[in-house]
Amino acid sequence: MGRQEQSLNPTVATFSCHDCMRRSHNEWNALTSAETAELCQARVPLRHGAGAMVCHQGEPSTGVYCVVSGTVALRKGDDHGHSVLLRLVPAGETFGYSDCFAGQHWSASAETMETTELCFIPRRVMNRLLANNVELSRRFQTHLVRDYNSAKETILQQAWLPVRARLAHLLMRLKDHFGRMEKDGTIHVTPPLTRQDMADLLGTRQETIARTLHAMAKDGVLRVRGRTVILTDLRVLQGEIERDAGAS
Amino acid sequence: MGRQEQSLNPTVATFSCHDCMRRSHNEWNALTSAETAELCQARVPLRHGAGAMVCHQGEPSTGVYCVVSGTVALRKGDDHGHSVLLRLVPAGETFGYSDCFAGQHWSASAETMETTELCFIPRRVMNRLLANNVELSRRFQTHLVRDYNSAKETILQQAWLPVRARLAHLLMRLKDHFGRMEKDGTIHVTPPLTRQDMADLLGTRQETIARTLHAMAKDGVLRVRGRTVILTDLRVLQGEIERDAGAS
DNA sequence: CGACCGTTTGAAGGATATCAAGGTGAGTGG
DNA sequence: CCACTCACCTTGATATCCTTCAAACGGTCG
Repeated sequence: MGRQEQSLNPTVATFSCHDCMRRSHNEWNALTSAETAELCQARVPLRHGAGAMVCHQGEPSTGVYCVVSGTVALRKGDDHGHSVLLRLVPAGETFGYSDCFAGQHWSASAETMETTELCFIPRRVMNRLLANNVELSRRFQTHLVRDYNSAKETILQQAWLPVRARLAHLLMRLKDHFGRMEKDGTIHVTPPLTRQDMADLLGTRQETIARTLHAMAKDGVLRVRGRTVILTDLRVLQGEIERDAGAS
Repeated sequence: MGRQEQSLNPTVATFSCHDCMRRSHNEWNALTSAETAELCQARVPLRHGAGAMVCHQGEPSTGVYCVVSGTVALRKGDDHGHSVLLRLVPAGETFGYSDCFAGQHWSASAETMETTELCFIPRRVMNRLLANNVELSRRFQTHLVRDYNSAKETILQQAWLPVRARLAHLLMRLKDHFGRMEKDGTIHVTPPLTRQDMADLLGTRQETIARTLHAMAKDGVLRVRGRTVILTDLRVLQGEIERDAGAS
């Protein structure tokens, strides 16, 4: 369903939670040193190639995952082979807490978009840490609310914005994680996404993504070079978002 | 933006939390008798006419609301006058906890769809109750996860289902709260929704709702009588949802 | 009655999907 | 080293769903 389903067994990797550079920027830095040790001891470090399934929608949720490096996509499907990408999980972020909290099954599948290292934290450990550390609990709850609000925003956009504006919006977000400022001031955005992936993110088709991208290029909004999108002027891109907004 | 903006000041109503029939079926029955007394003393009971604004998107969230009778709709808008109905809140349900948890502004507006009684519970009280009652906290968290999953489901449906199937889906849910089984076995569904409201729920236009509804009537899926939709056979309606599913 | 809100219906146009074909580039095996 | 394959990308032609604009209808409440 994703790309060339690289179903290699994951390699067990070795990296420590104490040293994890990501930790200082995410929920886990609410942990005390002792708690970090407990986490480090209980978590299962993993390494996947690109296009690997980390967990499957519908199967019982047994814990959360923390992305150490690489990118994971959360994909939700229906009974008929259709699916959408709900969001990308960049390095440093944790996913799966909502399904873990509710103690239910995975509401989406997780697949790696590139070579990815991540840690699995079993529910039992998660619950113990949450029970003993109110701050950790509060942070994950906040993150959950943010995810929810973001989903609501998506619903609003899908209802009112045409593909072109949604794509502009997507590029605006992608540049933060996958953009690199060049010497000439342009921003080269190279996300690990196929046209199909972008289509799945925006609720449209791959052909439409290709067409829209090239239409925007013809209008001077950006340049396309293979999987890389070159942004020359963010204000012009922002204008694409505003443009389609004739009040009703 | 809703209906004829009935901006009457809300009347302060008088009903007790102890006697509230709704309480036994929602989160609040996790409270002890003493806690219920505290809630009852601190909450602000309100009564609104139809089409009244309970709270406004963007303004600071100062607490949660519990719907005692009637129906509330949560509407999210953008800067350009567009808006969608995210969900309906039927009697017995509480809303606003996600914004309250995060301590932020209202991510959506709430408007009454009919004459509605509700209670306002200030954040301060909410926080105290949550801090002292883990079960209450757990229940609201579960509810939040359910709302989030429901939003994700909506995104999937908007991406893949045509209006007709989404409408069938909506009717399927509406019948649970607003349907009445008649002697002849048919189900009369009369939700407090205009065509525009339904359109806002499905991310489409009112004309499309009217047309689709009548098209379904012509196909014998249902009957339309003003604002009432008469369902004769739920399996046929279910079939409408399945129909549009040619796997990709 | 007459104004108003909501609903219905028609006609036309547009955005996007669908179907189909060809192109490109990287990896693979002869 | 080249041909082959496979995934991904592009592009064109056409179809369709839905929107938009416009007009008329119906109930309801002053």
